[in-house]
Amino acid sequence: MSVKANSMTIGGLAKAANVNVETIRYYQRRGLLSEPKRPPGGIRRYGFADIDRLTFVKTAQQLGFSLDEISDLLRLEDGTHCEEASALAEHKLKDVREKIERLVKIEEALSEMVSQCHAQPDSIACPLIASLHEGGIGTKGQRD
Amino acid sequence: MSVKANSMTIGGLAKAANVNVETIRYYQRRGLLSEPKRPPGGIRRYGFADIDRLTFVKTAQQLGFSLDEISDLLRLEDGTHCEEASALAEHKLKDVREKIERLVKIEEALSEMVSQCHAQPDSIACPLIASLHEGGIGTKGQRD
DNA sequence: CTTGACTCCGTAGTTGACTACGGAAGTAAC
DNA sequence: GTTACTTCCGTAGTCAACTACGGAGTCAAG
Ligand SMILES: [Zn+2]
Ligand SMILES: [Zn+2]
Ligand SMILES: [Zn+2]
Ligand SMILES: [Zn+2]
Repeated sequence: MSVKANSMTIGGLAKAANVNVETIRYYQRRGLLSEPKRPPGGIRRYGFADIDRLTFVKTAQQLGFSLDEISDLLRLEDGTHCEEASALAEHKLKDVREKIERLVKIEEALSEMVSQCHAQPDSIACPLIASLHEGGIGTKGQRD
Repeated sequence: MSVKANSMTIGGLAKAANVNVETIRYYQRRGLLSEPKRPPGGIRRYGFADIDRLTFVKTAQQLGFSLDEISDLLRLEDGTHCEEASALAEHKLKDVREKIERLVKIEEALSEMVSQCHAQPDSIACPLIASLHEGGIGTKGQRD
């Protein structure tokens, strides 16, 4: 630890981690980030560990974890819960793969629609619009 | 049109279209579905056109259109605005393709993480957790 | 003609992840 | 030492797409 560790104000941390100040405070309220003690009549200071924590949260979020799930991951952070962590990640992976499948179906439907539309620019009814009345996109009740 | 056209109550329509009654009323408020006239001191009745409309909305929704965008599509429904409709759909298609790309990156990262985790079940620190501290999932500021 | 389910209607609550506001106190630049 | 930004803190607002609630009126079965 260098002499200048924990030297950032909340604003500096926000810039360093590329998030909004309010987001940091929100995470603190949610328990995703701890609040450093405030020196008597002073201001809180933050350090690299806080950037790292914010990176963790944001990365996991980009991987599709909700803040609640990220709380779970953080509780597993001690490294002794490899199995639970990997179970969580595997479940997420399954979700992501399902999402991709659904989106690929949508992509096919949309590109089909667009090309049909362009194929008959002189028809009275737009086949793109028409196809929305049929409702055959993948599974009907998609629950997770 | 058969004799029994427009014979459903809102509850029947809800069942027929597989949506919640409140959702129907919500769509009516949003202008996505019209409210049939109410016979003096009576109850509204719905017909096949309403199921079709609900199907349209739900299908478009599954294709990733927001309710606002669906309003747009509905205004183009007369069939004379093929170009606008297809522009909308093409934009959506672009969005969907971007979403897929992002998810595929996530999928790769997650499956890499999971397999690393399983590869070293006896290590002290879980590599899955560790990799969340690095933050290298695709593009940082992902805007649409 | 009385139940019990359903409809109508406006309004209010939910969820998730923020984002904004307002006023007081701390801090930095000049 | 004045000015102008920040921080702090609690509370409240935002967004999308519902979902729920409460009380009054309506309809169908028995
Ligand atoms: Zn454990
Ligand atoms: Zn067309
Ligand atoms: Zn036009
Ligand atoms: Zn592991």
